[in-house]
Amino acid sequence: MLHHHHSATCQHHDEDSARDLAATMLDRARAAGLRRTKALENILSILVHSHQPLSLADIAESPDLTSGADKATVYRVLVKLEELGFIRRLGLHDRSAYYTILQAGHHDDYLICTQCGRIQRLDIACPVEALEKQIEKQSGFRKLYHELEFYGLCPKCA
Amino acid sequence: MLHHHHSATCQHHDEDSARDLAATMLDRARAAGLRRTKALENILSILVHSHQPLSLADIAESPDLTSGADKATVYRVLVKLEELGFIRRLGLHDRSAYYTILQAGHHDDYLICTQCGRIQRLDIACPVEALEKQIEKQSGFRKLYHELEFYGLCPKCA
DNA sequence: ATACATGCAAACATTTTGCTTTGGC
DNA sequence: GCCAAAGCAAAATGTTTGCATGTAT
Repeated sequence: MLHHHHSATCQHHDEDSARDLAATMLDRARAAGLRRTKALENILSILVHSHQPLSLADIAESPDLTSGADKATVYRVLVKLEELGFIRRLGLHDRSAYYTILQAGHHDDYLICTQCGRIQRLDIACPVEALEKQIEKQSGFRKLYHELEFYGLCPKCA
Repeated sequence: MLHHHHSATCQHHDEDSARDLAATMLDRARAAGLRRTKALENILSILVHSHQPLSLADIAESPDLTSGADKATVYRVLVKLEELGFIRRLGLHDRSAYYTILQAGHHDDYLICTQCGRIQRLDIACPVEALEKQIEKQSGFRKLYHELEFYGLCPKCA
């Protein structure tokens, strides 16, 4: 139920499909009017490959940001990607915002240590989907989505 | 299922029980070593009476903060109350942190407009409790709790 | 050639801390 | 009187914007 790292072979498949996804999103981004820049490529790749939400700083300081793009640039790219609905911004307890790639029909929930801030992706069947539909109907809100995080003391910190 | 404002009579009961709760918490705070100051009294009362999470600014600028306590003071009181487990800090999408009173056996989820930031409390049976126990067991994390928010465009903004 | 993207630096918003004074016990 | 709490102001943190320059199209 918790997320485990995959075997070598499986990681290989992951890597392939991640590369594909990054390429697809780059195409979609271009179709939406963005230019094909090194920063955009890097940022998409970083987000697609990450197994957890990343902050602006995480991305701006990632060794995979090979273009060495400035924080402001990363910020502006993230804003655009969010506007296009390619990524989602999460509000965790940290002062900074976190971002994840958005894939149709896919949704992740997280387990976060209140002490050290460690973020762990949960491999669970999210029990909220049905409820979400119901709330959408009854509230009059549109384009509903949800954010579910579990907080607690991780084994190391406890 | 969404939260509706109560009738006048019912509000009266709410008011009574809120007052009781605030008094109880003040006692507990004193027992925990805090001094009985006007700021502490005000802040507890404000939080207990609020039907939604409040930011530091919300509290510091509330007319019910009759002592006119400084922001730094409010901040330090909130930190203490959180340490004591009387309140919980929420990370919403806003840049600021939000606080809610914590009551044993009680838990609220929220519906938030991505456009105007309006926060609405949901009157739902949260479907996550069972899952939480399960995750606690399997992850080795302690003192687990969760935060569930629904985001979307509210009727006014849509 | 044009408009979008970038880098750098400055402006912002919010939280957090230091230090002196006030006030609860 | 003692130590926690408050006030004020400054530091810290993270986000956002302005503007001159570079670059994808």
